Amino acid sequence: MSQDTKNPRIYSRLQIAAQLYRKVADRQLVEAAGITAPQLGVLTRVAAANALNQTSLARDLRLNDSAITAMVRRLIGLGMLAKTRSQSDSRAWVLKLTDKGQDAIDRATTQPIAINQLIEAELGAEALVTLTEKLNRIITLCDQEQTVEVEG
Amino acid sequence: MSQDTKNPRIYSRLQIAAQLYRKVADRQLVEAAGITAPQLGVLTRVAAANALNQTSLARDLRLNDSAITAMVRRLIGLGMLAKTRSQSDSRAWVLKLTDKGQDAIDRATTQPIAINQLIEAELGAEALVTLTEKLNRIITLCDQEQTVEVEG
DNA sequence: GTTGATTGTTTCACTAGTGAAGTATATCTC
DNA sequence: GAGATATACTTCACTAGTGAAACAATCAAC
Repeated sequence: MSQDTKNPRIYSRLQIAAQLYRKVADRQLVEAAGITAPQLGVLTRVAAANALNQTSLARDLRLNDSAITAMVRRLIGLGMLAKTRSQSDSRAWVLKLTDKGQDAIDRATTQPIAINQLIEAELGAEALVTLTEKLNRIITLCDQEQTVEVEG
Repeated sequence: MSQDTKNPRIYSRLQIAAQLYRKVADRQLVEAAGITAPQLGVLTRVAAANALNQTSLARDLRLNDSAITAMVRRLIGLGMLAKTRSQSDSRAWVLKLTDKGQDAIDRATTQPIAINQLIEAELGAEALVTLTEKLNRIITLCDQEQTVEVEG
């Protein structure tokens, strides 16, 4: 009963909200900075670290190594990112922002992204905090469920 | 400031939670019923309606027409779904479950999907309701933002 | 009853993710 | 220091979504 009604709803609400939010954010970000939201995520992470390799980036963003390979390829294609072999470990790459990449971050942070502001304003600070907490709880539970499966 | 810290966090938390939840749910559903979570969404919608075409399905699931085309093709390939030309409108297809498709739904609803139960139990009924409300608010805001853009 | 707009579907090129398998370099251990 | 193991990354085949452009059938209007 609860299987049929309550829970699929929360799953699908989550998927729909995430998908829609990303769609709108993407559109506004592409307009403002010429990059998508996931791409901005990569660029800001690279900007924050001093000499990041792809594996650490993957861990930070909770993505697959192969997702990073593809993501980095696209960003290099856009001229936003550059990679050079690490001197300490010749398997690894060191990722660096290009000027164009830095520029994209600047534009994305300078110009307000309307949908972010709208959601922040409409939900309010408290609701945002409790929402984030619940999302984190879901993330933790999924992590547990994954490690249980692997061990079992 | 809030642009830099609070809001990207809620966006990315939402994306990570949705992605992870789907990953875990997919794995458990494939195990239990041989289909993924989005596929189950399609099948249950088809099961609930009496004579569904793809455009209505797309609207119901808030997806693109082309996403449905691909989804239906995959489900037909799996032998879960069948489509026949509508008699009233020869552009449209009428989607129907196969026995195998019905079976997949049965297995998915009979066997409890662990991650759904876990999240439901751990968050509690109240939290689930408020979470759903907030997700709905985000969905509404994104919808507004989209129609504003189209009109402006 | 043709003409024009709308609707249902498909195709194409794209982003973004997963997982498994492979390659090359590092690192540990003996 | 040679061999086994671990690590960094890539490739491949896949799911799942977007948006734009095309096509055919339907519907409205005149």
